[in-house]
Amino acid sequence: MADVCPECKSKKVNRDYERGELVCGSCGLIITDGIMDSGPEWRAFDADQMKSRARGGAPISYMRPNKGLVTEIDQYNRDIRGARISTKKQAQLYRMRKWHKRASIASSKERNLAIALSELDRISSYLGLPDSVREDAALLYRKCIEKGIRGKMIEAVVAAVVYAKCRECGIPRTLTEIADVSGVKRKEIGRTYRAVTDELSLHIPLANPTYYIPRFAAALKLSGEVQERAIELIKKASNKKLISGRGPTGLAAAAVYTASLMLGEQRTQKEVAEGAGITEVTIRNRYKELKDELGLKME
DNA sequence: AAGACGAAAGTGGTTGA
DNA sequence: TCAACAACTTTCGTCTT
Repeated sequence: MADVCPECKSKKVNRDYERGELVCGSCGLIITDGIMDSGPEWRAFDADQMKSRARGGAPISYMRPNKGLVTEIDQYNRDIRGARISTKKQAQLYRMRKWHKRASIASSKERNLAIALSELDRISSYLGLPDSVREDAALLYRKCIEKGIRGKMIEAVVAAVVYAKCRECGIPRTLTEIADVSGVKRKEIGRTYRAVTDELSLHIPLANPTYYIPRFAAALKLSGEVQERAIELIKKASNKKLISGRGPTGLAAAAVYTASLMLGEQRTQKEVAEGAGITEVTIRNRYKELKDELGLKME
């Protein structure tokens, strides 16, 4: 991808995946080249066509594997009246059991995967994730299955692998956002994420606060200069060891807030907090730290 | 009246014994 | 496994613009 702003030739182009936009970090121009449209690739000209072409399908909960209805061949070699059955028949039953089991295991795995992949599709299109991430997440999901992540809902594992891949690829998505679109509790995703990373011994770097800045700034309709300034602030703060232990979103939000003040594009703490999905108080605390530690003076 | 600020108490998660 | 702990949130009162 040619990440050069056509307007000012700056190479500081930030990607905003949620909106599918490239935003120039220097002049704030929104570059529309190479945008991904997450909408359907077909068109519908009337309601009938819409109906026949839409492939969204029913909510995932209707697609549970077998809905608990299963066929089993029991282990007792008795007929319906309780009488023993012949050795020949017993051998036949043994073979039937064996194959029946194999068949149902194979198909249950397939069903599981089918559900997981459709859920993955759903989540990633809600989050506007690029195909590459989606593919990677699918691969990771398969690995999880092979490793036998147990006792977790499919949806939770899917959400966890999506979160993991987002972090790995530097695409900022918070746990809360993923929880909102997946219908799995944030806590549960966190737990599952941990289980997954432990089990597969993945080492995923901490989210970098600067990744969030373009999104937060765009949500508040702030210029490219503010973004630039915010990123600068984060960099300075990281030199001062202000980063460790703090939530990356809080820092990013505080940096955006501070930058908006410095450049006279003021936003209220409440607005920034809402855009970033955290509270004003946290912004205040981070803002105070930034101000104190960096010795900033506002005009 | 709205926003900024800060204190205090509560919550969920991490860590170390 | 449990308690201590840090980060964050919620709530609320006060100050500033």
